[in-house]
Amino acid sequence: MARAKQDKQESHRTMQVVNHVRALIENGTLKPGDKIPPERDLARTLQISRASLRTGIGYLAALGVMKIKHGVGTFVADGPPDFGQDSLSFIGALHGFQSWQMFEARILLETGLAALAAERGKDEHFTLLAEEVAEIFASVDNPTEYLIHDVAFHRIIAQASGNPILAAIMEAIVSSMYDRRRKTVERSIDLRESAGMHREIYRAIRTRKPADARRLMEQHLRMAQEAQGLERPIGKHEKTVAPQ
Amino acid sequence: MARAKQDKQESHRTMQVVNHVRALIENGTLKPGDKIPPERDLARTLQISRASLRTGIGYLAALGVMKIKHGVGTFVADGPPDFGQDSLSFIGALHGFQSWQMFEARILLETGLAALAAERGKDEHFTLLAEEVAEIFASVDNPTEYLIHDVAFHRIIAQASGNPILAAIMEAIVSSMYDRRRKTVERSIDLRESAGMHREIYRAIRTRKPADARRLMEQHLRMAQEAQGLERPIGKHEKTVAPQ
DNA sequence: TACCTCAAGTGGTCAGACCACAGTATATAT
DNA sequence: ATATATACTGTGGTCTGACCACTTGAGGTA
Repeated sequence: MARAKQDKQESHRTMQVVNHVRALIENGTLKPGDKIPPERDLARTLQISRASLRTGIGYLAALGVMKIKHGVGTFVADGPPDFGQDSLSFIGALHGFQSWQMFEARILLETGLAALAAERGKDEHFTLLAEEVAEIFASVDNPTEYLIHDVAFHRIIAQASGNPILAAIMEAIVSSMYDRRRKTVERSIDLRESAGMHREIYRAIRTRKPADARRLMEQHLRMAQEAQGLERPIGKHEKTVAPQ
Repeated sequence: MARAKQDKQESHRTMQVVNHVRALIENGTLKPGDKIPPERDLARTLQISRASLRTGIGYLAALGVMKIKHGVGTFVADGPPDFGQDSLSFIGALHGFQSWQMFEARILLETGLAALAAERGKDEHFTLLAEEVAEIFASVDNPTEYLIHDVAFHRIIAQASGNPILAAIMEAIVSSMYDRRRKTVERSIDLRESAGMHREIYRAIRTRKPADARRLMEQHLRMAQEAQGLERPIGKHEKTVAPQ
């Protein structure tokens, strides 16, 4: 039974720091945006060397829990939940995740997100969505600009779903696909048609029709997928998701 | 437009190490399970101090890319993809993720996974699934044992889906819910009924009926959700997912 | 008032010593 | 000869204390 046992300690001191911070976060002492004490002070407080402390802080930074600013200080991450920038693309490269698999994951998540948004979205979300749709239509001749609003549109839907976990996961997947996507959009096809689909999705959400929202989102994404040639190969392999 | 700019460098040296390793992984020099050179050697190779090297290694370890074994060496992670152990539960605590949201994410993922498994599962998966179903039935009087096979069952379905990204995400979510779950199963209800549902799900997958598999899985999970009292509150708040 | 300089605060890096753990070789006892 | 105890080697873990690099803001200067 493979993962029965747990790796309890990633080396004593490091985990001591991690657990310390975790405790402070869980009991509410430390909240997003807060600044933690200077390394020298905190090290003295925890009775460990500054070097060890830094290892622990680095660990937390990698997880996206802490944000370090040279010459300024170290802070608890604020803003939207964030699995350390490229963690997904990193382990993706490691395990040979393939592009069509990424896209499949994205479709599964976003269709669900769209349905949830249709059920729970608030007026504020509808407003933002409408604005982005307008911007999208206004950018059909400017691929770079278009992509910005496209991303924003999907992000707002994730927000409107009321489920930050799913939103964060989607964010991670999308950002790990960003490089490739940008290229595609630049040599893109049919931004007008794509813009129309965004509007339809918006309408389905606004009128609270989860099933429609789901279906339209799936249709939209599958079309995008084809545009990038990332359909699932029938029985053979495909090149890995590796960037560049 | 919030996250326009990227934090390019998490301090020069650290990223130097991370990028070095990343390059080695992406060009195939380093593969899962491989051992990397001793810290002292590698530090000399990269022309940086051992302390800085260790910061980088620690970063990679946090991401789940490297596994460090005191007194033995440092290795590239093998086995199933793994977002550093508690990364999700950590940022969950930070952003106040709630249990029903976790469960909702799990349901969305696992229903999709079940459908995919029904479409693509191979005989080997069916065999393993059948074995676990048998074990599940054999454990209806032993909650602890039951949980083990329950987890295994769901994990095999994830495997059978053919999408390692989705499988890894599910794994992360489930493991971040583990503590709470174990308690529930121990004071549990109706393991026999639950066992029956597993069998039904298995049959739907085996006979390649994605829609049925999806529906049964959803039914199964919603029931488990209710058993834990984790339904989405109508309009109010609910206590955070904080452990203990 | 506008700009410049510089000092304080904070994270980043370095060097080298020593500690702790795991595995293996070797010595010793039976 | 076998088995147990011991020492050695390799590798990660920690410590100390000094110095470097970035940001900010106070205070001086034009």
